[in-house]
Amino acid sequence: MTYATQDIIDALKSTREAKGLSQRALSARTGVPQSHISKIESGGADIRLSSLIELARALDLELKLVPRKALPAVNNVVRSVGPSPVPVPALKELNRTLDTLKRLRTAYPDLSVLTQLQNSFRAFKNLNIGKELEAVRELAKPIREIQKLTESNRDIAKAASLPAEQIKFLQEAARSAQALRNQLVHDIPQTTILPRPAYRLDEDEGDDHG
Amino acid sequence: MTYATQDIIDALKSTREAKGLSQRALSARTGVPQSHISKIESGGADIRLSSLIELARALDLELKLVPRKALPAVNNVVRSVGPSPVPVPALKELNRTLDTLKRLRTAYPDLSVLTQLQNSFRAFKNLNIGKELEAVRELAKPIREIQKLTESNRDIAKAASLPAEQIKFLQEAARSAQALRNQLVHDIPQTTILPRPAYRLDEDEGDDHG
DNA sequence: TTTTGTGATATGCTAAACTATATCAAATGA
DNA sequence: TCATTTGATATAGTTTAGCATATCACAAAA
Repeated sequence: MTYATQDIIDALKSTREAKGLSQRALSARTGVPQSHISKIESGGADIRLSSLIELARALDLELKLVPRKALPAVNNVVRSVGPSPVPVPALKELNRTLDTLKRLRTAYPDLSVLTQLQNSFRAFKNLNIGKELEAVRELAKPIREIQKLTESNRDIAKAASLPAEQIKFLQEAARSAQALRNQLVHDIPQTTILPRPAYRLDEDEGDDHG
Repeated sequence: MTYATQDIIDALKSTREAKGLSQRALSARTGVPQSHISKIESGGADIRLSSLIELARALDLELKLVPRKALPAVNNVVRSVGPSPVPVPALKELNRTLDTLKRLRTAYPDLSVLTQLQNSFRAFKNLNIGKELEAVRELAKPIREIQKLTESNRDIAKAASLPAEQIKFLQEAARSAQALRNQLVHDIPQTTILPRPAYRLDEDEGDDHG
C-alpha cells in the first residue's frame, strides 16, 4: 500500500476505534471477514472501491472526491464536526451490549423487553453517558448473564423462551434504562435514579456473595 | 458496479470531461490504459483504492472520508468552489496543444521557445480565455504543423533540430502568446493585440493564399 | 469527403482482492 | 488467575482488477 491510500485507511481504522468497535464487530456489521479487515488496516491489501464504501458506511462515513482547491475548507468543516461526546470505553460497552441484545433477539424473537432495551442502549450512544458508564454496566449485567445462560442451556435456547424470573430481571433493567435515558435527556443529576445492585444468576437466599 | 460506487465514478468522469481531457489524455497522464479507463467509467470494473487515488489526483481531486453528519456542509463547500471559468472547448484546445508541445520538447529538447509556449498555454488555463478561443487556435496552428512535419520528416526529427524558418514561426507565436497573456491578466480588450493570420507550411513568396 | 480522435469492446495473461476457516500470542476483562 | 476478546497471520481456493495490444464504429475536425 502506498502513502496515498494510507490516509484513507488510517481514517477508516481510527473511526472504527473511536466508535468503540472491534474488527470482529465491524466484520459482523459488513460481512467482510475480520482477517481481511486486519489485512486492510495493516496496509496489506489494496482494497476495492465497493469494499471501501461498504466499510465506510458501516462507520457512518461517506467517500467524497474533493477538488484539491477546496480541501482546506473541507478539512475545516470535518474538523468542526468533531468526535463523539461519548467516550470510547462507554461506546465499547454499549456496542457489546447491543451485540448481545441482537443475539438474544434472534434466540427469543417474541420478547419485547429486548427491543425496549435495544432502543435504550442505542439512545445512550447519542447521550452524554460519560459519567454514567458504571450505571450502564450495571444495566448490561443481566443481559449478558442471560446470554450466557442461553449459550450453555440448550433446553432454554431450544424452547425459545426464558424462565419467568429472568424475564423479570430484564424488565427491571428496561425500566432502569428508561429512567436513565429520561435523566440524561433532561440532564438531571444522577443521584436519585440508580439501577439496583449487581445482578447474579447464582444468587440464592441466605448466601453471602459480597 | 453498485450504486454506491456510481457516485464516485461519475464524479471522476464528469471532472475529466469538465477539464477537457479525453480518456487517452488521462491515460497519458497516469499510465492507466485508455481501455481500462473506459471500463472503469462504464462501471465494468470495481477499481482499487490506489488506482482511484491516482486518477483523482491527475484531475486535481482528493479522496476524503467524510462523517455522514458533515456531508451537507462539505457538499456546500465543494459546490461553492464551482467549475473552472474556462469553457470546456477552450480547455480541450489548450490540452491538445500542451500535449503537442510536450511531444515537440521530447523531439527538440534544446528549443527554449517551446518551453515559453508551454508556459503561456498553461497560464491560459487559469485565465478567462473564453472569448479568445480563436486567438488561441491561431497560436496553436504553427505548433501543430511543426508536429506534423516532425512526424512525417524523419530527417528533421532525427537531427533533433528544426529549420530556421520554422523556429522563426514558433518565436513569433511565442511573442503573440505572451502578449495575449499580458492582455488577459490585465483584462485589456482584445482589439489591438492579435496574432498574425493563419500560418501555413506550404506558403511561399508570391503565392496568394488569402 | 477524408482524416483524426474518441469511447467501447475483445483476447489473453498475471497478480491480487476476497473468502472461509483456523490458530496464535497478547491484551483485556472478570 | 483464569476466561474471553483482540488483531495478526496462515492456507487454499475463487474471482476479478489491471495490463498489453488491437480493433471497431462513430463523432469531430479539417
